[in-house]
Amino acid sequence: MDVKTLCLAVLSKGQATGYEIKKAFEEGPFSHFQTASFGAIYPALARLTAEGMVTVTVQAQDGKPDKKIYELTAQGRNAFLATLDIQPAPNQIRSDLLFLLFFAEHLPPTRILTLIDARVAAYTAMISQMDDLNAQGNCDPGHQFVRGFGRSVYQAAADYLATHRDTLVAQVSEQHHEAAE
Amino acid sequence: MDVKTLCLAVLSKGQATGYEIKKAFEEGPFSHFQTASFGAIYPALARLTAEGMVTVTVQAQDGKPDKKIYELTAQGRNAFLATLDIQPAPNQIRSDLLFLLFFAEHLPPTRILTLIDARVAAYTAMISQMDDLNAQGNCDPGHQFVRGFGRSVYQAAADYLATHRDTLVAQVSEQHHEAAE
DNA sequence: GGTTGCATGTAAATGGTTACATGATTGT
DNA sequence: ACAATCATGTAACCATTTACATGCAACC
Repeated sequence: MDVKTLCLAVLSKGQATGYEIKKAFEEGPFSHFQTASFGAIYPALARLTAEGMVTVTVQAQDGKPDKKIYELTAQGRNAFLATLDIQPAPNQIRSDLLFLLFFAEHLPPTRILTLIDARVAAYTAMISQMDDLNAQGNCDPGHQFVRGFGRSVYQAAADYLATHRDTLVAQVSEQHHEAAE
Repeated sequence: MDVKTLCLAVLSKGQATGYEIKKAFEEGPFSHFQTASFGAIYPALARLTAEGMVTVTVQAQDGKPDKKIYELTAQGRNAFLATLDIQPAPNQIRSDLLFLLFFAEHLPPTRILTLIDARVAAYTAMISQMDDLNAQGNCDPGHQFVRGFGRSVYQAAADYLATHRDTLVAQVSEQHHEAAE
C-alpha cells in the first residue's frame, strides 16, 4: 500500500486537496489503519497527475497558497479498482509499548502503570472518536465494518491492559524481591 | 524502533547469530509485534560491532558459512536499557485487509468471504502458535503479558470477523440490488 | 504573543526491502 | 528432483519521514 494508491483510494470517495487527503488519515475515515505524511502525499499527487490518473483544478485563495483540488480520471478509477485485486499482506503491527512491556522487569513499577494507563486512555479516546464518526452517520457497509472492527480490537486491547496491569506489576515486584535475596 | 535497537533487545536475552535474531521475529518471542529482514539485520550487527555494543565469536562450520555469535558488551547493555526510556509511539497498524474491506462494495461477495475466512484462519493459527509458545513455559512476566495481549487482540479480531462477515455480505448484496433497480 | 488551522511544496537524510550470490544438508 | 533449513552478506532500489520554507487568519 504505497501513498499513491492511498491517494487514489481517498479520491475514489470524491475530490479532495492534498491537505484534505492528509486529514482523511488523521481524523477521517481512513484513520487508524493507514497513514501518510505531506512529504509523501504532495509528490504522489504530482506523479498521479503526470500519469493521467487525476486532474487538478486550481482555486485561487488570498493569503493561503492556491488550493489544488484533485479528482480521479477514468484511468485513475480503473487503476484504483485494479489495486483491490491484491492479496492482502498480513497486518503489520509495530508496537513500541509492547516492546517496552516485554522488558517490564527492567522498568520501574510506576512507569509500567503510567505507560499502561496512558495507553488505556488513548484507546478510550479513539473509541469515542470512532463512535462520533459513526454517529455522524455514514451507512457505507465497508466503512461501518472497518470501524466496528477497530472498535472491537481497541476495546479488547484496553480491557486486557486494564485487567492485567496489576498482575504484571505484582509479578515484576516479586521478581525484584527474589533477586534481592 | 530501528533494527539496531531490535538487535540489542534480542541479544539482551542472550547471545545469538543474525540468523537466530531473524527467527526471534518470525517464530520466537518477538513475533507479531516487530519485524526485521536479513538485509537490515546483518548491516546492523556490523555497525553495532564497530560501535563496541556487541562482540563476535566466529565459529567455523563445514559447508555453511562461519557462524557468528554475537553477545552484548556492557556498553551495549547500557545502550539497550537507555532505549527503554523512550516515550512509546502509538501503535502503528497497516492493514491491507481493512483497506480492501473498506471498499467492500467494489468486491464480489465470494471474494469478501474468502478474504475474511482466510484471515480468521490466520488469526486462529497465530493464537495456537502463541499458546504453544506459552506452554513451552517462559515465566518471564513481560513475555507472558505481551503474549496474553496479542492473544486477546487476535481473538477479538477473529471473533469480529466471524460474527460480522455475513452482515457485511448481506449489506453489500442489498446495495448492489438497489443500484440495479 | 503564541499556537492552531489552513495550504503547498522541496530536499536531505533515513532506513529498509528485495533480489542476488553461495552452498551443504536433510527431508519429501 | 525440489524445497526447505541453515548461514552470511552486498547492493540497487524504493519509499517515507523530517525539517525547512512561506504566510495569513483566528483564537486564546
